[in-house]
Amino acid sequence: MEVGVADTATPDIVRKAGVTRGALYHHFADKTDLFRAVAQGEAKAIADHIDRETRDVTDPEMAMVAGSNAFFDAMLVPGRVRLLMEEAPAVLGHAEAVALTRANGSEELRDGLTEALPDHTPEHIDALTNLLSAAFDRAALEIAYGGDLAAYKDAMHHLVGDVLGGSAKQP
Amino acid sequence: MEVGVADTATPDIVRKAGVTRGALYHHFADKTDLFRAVAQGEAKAIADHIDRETRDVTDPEMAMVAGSNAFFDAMLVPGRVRLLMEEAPAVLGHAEAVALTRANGSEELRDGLTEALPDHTPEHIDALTNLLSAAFDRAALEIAYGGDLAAYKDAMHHLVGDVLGGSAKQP
DNA sequence: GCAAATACGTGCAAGATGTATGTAAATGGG
DNA sequence: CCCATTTACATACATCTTGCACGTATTTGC
Repeated sequence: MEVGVADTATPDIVRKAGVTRGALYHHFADKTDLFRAVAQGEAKAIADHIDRETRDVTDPEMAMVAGSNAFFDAMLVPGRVRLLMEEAPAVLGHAEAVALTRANGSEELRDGLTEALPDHTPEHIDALTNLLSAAFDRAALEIAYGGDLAAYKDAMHHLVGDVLGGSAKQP
Repeated sequence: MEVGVADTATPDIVRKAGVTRGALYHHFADKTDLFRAVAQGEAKAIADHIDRETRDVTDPEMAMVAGSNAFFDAMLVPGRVRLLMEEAPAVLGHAEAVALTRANGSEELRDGLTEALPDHTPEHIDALTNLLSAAFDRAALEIAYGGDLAAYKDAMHHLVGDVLGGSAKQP
């Protein structure tokens, strides 16, 4: 989380953990497998946080705003953005990386789009969900690297608002 | 481009190039520096292709469609997406990676947004450009990993259309 | 024509990963 | 309660990789 997985050697890891490399390779197949476990833990922490913040919100639109805010909140943990958005795709591959973040509010997003755009095919909804999810990720990334949180939150709400309320032609 | 930078050792590289590792380390500071050169070459190839395809299109809206199509075309080169969108951020860092892709049509995108949303602040336009650019990137990524090209092109046009024609409130 | 910079090639040293091997502790069936 | 098996480590090693130091040939420029 501090220096990145490439610059973290297994001897450093086990030293901090107070065990030996033997223990590490007993519990994990290789260094990538250990990284996978860490990444899954971070992804779950984010998903749990979003769940907590949206559980008691009944109105769908309010829930999406709450979920969006919770997502940005969770992404403020130092190193989390780089770990999940930059390192995970490179280390674990695209498929695993998207599976990790699949839980992070994209369901709510898809539901909202399905409701707002009833005339579109599920494939189209899926693609849109993916693209908006990518925009969320980029916003978090930019914020993590010094971008203005409020500005990106605004732009993101602008984007989602346009798509949900926009007059898109049927496919 | 075929197996990724992490699984490509410098002895393999120089063997294919017909030189020794000494030559490599004479021309490049380290392996990352070599990767940087390759990534810059790929980014330039994409930018050039987009330029060629949009140079003769006068209508702004048509130019943006042409640019979008050219972008997706250029991203079909095997390995290019992974190199630029997955490995570059992890290897070169976020700042360098965005600088690399900054040229890839994001200027046209920003111009289009500025024209369509004259009441918004430049910061807001910049953020929106970034988010839409991220959506473009994700679309290319999904297409590269087996996603339906036409579906993602459609969704992307839907997204851009909504933002350009949407009724977003002023900030 | 010569000095300096450039363009390589060779050899080496440090470090990293993964695996093979050995040992102690926990578990579970009879 | 005892023994066998599995689990949970630790140690040592072999392989690979990177980057640097050093040596040499070629080109450049005054």
